[in-house]
Amino acid sequence: MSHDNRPSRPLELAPQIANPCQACAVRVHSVCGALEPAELNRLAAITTQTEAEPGETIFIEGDPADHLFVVTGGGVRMYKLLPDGRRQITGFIFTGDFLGLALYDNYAYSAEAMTKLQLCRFPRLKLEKLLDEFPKLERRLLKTASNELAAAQDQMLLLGRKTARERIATFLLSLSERAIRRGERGDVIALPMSREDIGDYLGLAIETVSRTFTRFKKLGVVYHSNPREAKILDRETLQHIAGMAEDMSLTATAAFRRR
Amino acid sequence: MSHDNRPSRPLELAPQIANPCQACAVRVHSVCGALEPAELNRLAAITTQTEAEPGETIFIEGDPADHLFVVTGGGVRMYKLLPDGRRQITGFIFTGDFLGLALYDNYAYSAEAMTKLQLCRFPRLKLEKLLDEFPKLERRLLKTASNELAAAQDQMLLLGRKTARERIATFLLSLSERAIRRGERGDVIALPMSREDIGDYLGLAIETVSRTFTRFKKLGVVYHSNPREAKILDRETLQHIAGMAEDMSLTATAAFRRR
DNA sequence: CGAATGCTTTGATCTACATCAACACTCGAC
DNA sequence: GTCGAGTGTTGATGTAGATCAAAGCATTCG
Repeated sequence: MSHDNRPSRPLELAPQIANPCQACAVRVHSVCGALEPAELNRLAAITTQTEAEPGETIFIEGDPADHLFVVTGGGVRMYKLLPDGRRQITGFIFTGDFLGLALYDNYAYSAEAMTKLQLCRFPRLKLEKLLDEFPKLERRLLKTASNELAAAQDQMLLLGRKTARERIATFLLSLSERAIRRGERGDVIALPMSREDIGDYLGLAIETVSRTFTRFKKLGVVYHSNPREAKILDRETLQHIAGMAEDMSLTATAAFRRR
Repeated sequence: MSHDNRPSRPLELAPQIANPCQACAVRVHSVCGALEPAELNRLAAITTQTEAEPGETIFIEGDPADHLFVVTGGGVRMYKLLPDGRRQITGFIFTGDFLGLALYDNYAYSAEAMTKLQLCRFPRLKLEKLLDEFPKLERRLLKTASNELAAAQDQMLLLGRKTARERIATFLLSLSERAIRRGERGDVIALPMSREDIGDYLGLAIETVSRTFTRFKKLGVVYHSNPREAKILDRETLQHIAGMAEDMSLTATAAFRRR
């Protein structure tokens, strides 16, 4: 919506406006990274850049899934509601992430901006046509879907079997890892979401989230200068608390520990 | 899609043996349904048919993901373990379903046969090559992944926010729907998994599973002739108990009910 | 056939976390 | 500055479901 604030020389600016993907800083981290410069032009041709304000709804569960998105700046929460208002946040989306992956007619969840947001928007039908031409892009999308599926399975393990302490520890570590993958530092973690969001993501009450943070603070594992930031002081202990399900498969003994 | 059942002449029988996919009863329901007869031959060329006994492990989390599978008969449980043995079952796989979808180097979960099992096994690398040739197959796989992702999100809602009664009701309805999609009747449901499996799938203790079943039985909602079978007597009530998250997005009031 | 073994159900008790209830902090408006 | 609204923390109490315990019920096996 706003690729504005154009300064002086309009003639050189035109191609940049025509293909903002070329200059896109998050491209390498995202699905668009699969494409060559020439192909990128084709993608750029179907792209609209938009913005959203904190709290703004991007789409609602059940809406016709007309668009897919790449977040180029900011954070998004995806969620599902029960009829009585109970909410489960199914994931957080940050800069560079793909949003709306569901090649079906309707969105399976809702999405809201948590912060001021920049988005690239692709019409689904046009993107699907482009997939026919660029198998690389489709393969990348399939890998992305695989990734999300693996993350969803981790989250099922968390929600079904982990304690509150384990959930919070896992959550902090996973935010840290994602920050590192985006090229940010991994010890000071921004928490763009509220305590309620965290609770609804981890299947906990907000009071439990708060209390657990306090406990970690007292343990000297994490430090909060303010509620929207966490600094990891003792990653080892945090990993230990988290349960380290990841390494599980590597420990030969694990199979025997069952009951 | 099934233009087979050619009778007598043995000369024509050879290709049938060479290409079991042609005769495969579950093909239409599965990813293989995306392919034309000619293409099917290529798929058949890389397929090995195998079997497994109840309780047998098909692969373990962390193993190199060398093969993908289609279940042609029987049931599978997929699961993840914590170091201390707590288990989360991330999904059940039945006849016609795809297994091992994770285009990555290692399996993200383990898989075990629940019943006597028939499988089609595809080497991952060879299948990936085939995907390059048959975009239809890749698109189908992407849709399958999308589907699984949506199911995973439903399961997160269940694990994070639903009560024990809601979980069991949701579980029964979802088994019923899958049975119908396979062409079986939807009221009498086979439960090839143990109570422990169900508990580990729904994030509940086996005692809670058992008690909740008993409660449903007393309510007249479900009847068990034996523990491995459930007959749905009152689908409406069951849907009501389940929370009907699906219809949620259609009720305009839902958004307001939140707090 | 009875003993053994493995599920499943049922009952009694316990506990992690939810819920209810205040209070504290932050930040923008005036 | 202070008022108020929103967000977060802390404390007291309640409860859904876990855990502990024992008994039913099949199925297998010697």
